[in-house]
Amino acid sequence: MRGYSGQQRLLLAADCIIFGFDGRDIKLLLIQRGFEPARGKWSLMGGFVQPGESADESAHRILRQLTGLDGVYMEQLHTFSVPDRDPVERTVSVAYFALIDINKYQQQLSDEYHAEWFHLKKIPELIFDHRQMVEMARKRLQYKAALHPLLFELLPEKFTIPQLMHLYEGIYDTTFDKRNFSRKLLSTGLLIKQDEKDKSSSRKGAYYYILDQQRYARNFQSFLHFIPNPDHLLRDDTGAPSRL
Amino acid sequence: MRGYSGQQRLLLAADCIIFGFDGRDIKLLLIQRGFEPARGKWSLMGGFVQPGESADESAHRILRQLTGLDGVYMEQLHTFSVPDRDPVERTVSVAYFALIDINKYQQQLSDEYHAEWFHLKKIPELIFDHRQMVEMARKRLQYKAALHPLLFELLPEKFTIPQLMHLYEGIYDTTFDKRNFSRKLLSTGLLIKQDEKDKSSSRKGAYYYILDQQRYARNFQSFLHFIPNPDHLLRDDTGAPSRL
DNA sequence: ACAAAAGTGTTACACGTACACCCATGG
DNA sequence: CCATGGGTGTACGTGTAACACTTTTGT
Repeated sequence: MRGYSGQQRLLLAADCIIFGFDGRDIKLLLIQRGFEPARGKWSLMGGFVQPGESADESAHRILRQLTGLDGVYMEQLHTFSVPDRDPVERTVSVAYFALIDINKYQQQLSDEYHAEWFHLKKIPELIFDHRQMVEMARKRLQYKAALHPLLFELLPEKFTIPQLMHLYEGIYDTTFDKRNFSRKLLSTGLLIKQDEKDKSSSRKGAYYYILDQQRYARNFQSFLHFIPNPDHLLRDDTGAPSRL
Repeated sequence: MRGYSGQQRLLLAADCIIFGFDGRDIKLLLIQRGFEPARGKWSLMGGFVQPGESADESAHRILRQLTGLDGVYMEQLHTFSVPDRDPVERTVSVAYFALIDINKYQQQLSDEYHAEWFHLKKIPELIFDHRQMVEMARKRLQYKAALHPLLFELLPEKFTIPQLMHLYEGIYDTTFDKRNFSRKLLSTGLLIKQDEKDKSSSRKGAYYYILDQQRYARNFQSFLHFIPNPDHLLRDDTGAPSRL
């Protein structure tokens, strides 16, 4: 048998929604599209799935092309397939979201891809349905981070509790009580206190912590309760159901 | 511009993992594949995405073809794209999971598609990577049902609390305390008690309830806690992250 | 000495869990 | 009358949320 007959073939792409945290704000890594159509417009980093490659592999390859990074946290988000989403030719996109330690991406910004970090509230106009992808990724991140210890992926090896709290506050655009936050966090047993302090943001200095990698790997799926009243903070979750 | 050059085109399919509940067990609707390759083997219901159609629309069309049903709860599960998953030709599959009221599917079973319901623990050998899809759907259903009022989709309009509890017990393969379960359930305010009783499974009879559709629609995203200690029951969740 | 951020403890309440008995009915 | 499944209430413990003061140190 040589192939299925009478069916349309189409292009498959992978697009990466790349989140980073600079110690103050959550940011998104965008590129300026280098080819037509829409050359020069802002876009997610993406590319076509190649023969011999799964979409997962494509996504990792694409992320590596832009950031030089391997072993990054990445998760399939959703597949976007409305027929005219790409005006040139029918292209279905499998979107992934990735969490990277922004410090590890000290690449030559504005190099080949003219990449830039954007504050989540200052996303420029994006091509095609990329804005919708970003929006879904943002919600998914909110959803998952409320339940699983995910956001460590955005932090450097050594980090402080106030840093982590700012990260959570950024994700949910709210503020938390530092005493309760700190207690819950430490009660997970995932953190190992260091002797060294980070003096960069206060006179007193905040203790550095590192992740207990063993427990992190084992407990990743367990439920946490960092976020008080997630009901009020979370709206849509992952793939919203459809009823056609 | 006439199309992107130098890229591989491939087939896109949608496959449906269809769950039903017969009042006792959770079941999966499978068909016997009617064309080569693997004609006659058990398979998920699926089909190719047509021109002018999104994958979501395909999935709903496919579900309608088999069951005659519209307006069914359906959610995109994951996209499967390893190059050789279909031996005939590269085909990427967007998998969906659907929850249907098994009573509404009184179609002519063993008709055109030779469809049959299978108990989740007695799934036959399936073609390609369909077993993996089913497994992921099962886990996703467990995950989501622990957090959101999802399983009502599997029940008829009128149902009893013991029925619902058996459903949850089937999903998690465990037993619950009926007093606590009932209390939590009713405290959501989602259920409206009827005067009528279901006498089919006990002498005393169990009261029928119906869903408060208004509140159901409004509260679908809110978090519930039907499941005690979800940590122990849930393992992998939705799309597991990859680190290549 | 003072400003700015880090760190820590207690209390009240809500929620979750465990648990046992009575009820209704058909046979 | 009795067996079967349905329905209900309470007590206890845990976990969560609210809340204020002390510590450190650079200027």
